[in-house]
Amino acid sequence: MTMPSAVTILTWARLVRASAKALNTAELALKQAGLPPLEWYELLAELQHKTPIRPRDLQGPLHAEQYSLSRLIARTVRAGLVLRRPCPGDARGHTLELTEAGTAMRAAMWPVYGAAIEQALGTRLTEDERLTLAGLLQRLV
Amino acid sequence: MTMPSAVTILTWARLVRASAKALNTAELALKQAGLPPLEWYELLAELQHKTPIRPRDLQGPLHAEQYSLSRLIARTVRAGLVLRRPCPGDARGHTLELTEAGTAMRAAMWPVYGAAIEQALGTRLTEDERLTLAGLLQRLV
DNA sequence: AGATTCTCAATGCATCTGCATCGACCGTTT
DNA sequence: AAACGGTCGATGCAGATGCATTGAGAATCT
Repeated sequence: MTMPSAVTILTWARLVRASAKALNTAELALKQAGLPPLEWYELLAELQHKTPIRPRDLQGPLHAEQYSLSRLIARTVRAGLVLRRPCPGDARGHTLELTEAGTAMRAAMWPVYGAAIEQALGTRLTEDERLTLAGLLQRLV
Repeated sequence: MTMPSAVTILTWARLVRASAKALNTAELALKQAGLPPLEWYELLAELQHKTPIRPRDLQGPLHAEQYSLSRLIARTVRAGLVLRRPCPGDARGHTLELTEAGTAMRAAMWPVYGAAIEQALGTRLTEDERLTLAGLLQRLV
């Protein structure tokens, strides 16, 4: 395996830095607004438009490990945002859905999250540049 | 604050995904080679070319919190890779330097880390594209 | 000098994470 | 039906993290 060029290393460093900074901005904004962390939002959002859904079907979309997801769900259930129901036809599992409070929480989080995204990306690049960036990034996945 | 456009949101998602995948690849490669995690490499590398150095002067370059860095250093010291010495002229602090084993560990990690970088970026984009990407990412920092 | 304020680095505590494993249940095979 | 391997989701444990605070020492002020 040939070792990376200087440009490749520079790009690597910037990729790591940029995404860390972007994520940090968003997490901080949520925290300062007294709201739960980003991963809660992703879960609530997923539950919102595919509902009811089983935990194992969330692993892919949320890119989360099984145990990680299990505990994330437990936290949101404890917070009253998510409801666990027995799963019809499979007594091992259960299905998840949002509570009223869960829907409200997602709604409350979006303005803060969205503003952070806008601040991180929207105000720093033109629409064309974002399109170019998105195209290049996709090639990395 | 205006909410992000669809392209902005897409770009955000891809940025987060791409960097998570890239970092994951590297961490996994190191783990599978029986080597310490990425952050150890960053510390060892920093120590290699600015030495001796004090912990607080590493916070910036490593983008680490004070307590986080303090514990990272403690781990590498325990592993015999880093040496703490009393700091001349400031009895509160100490200076850090690499041990022989530390230098060797950095050397052992680079091929694995470098290969992961090359695999994540080098084989997926042309040099021109990497340059474009690096340019766009810099604007986010 | 003495008092006050600031900086450096470590740490107690609660929470979170990764790994391995568990118990429960499903589906298939014989 | 009994046995077996596979899947679902939770959890014990060890280690890592974030937050707030500490103790020691430096710097500044009066």
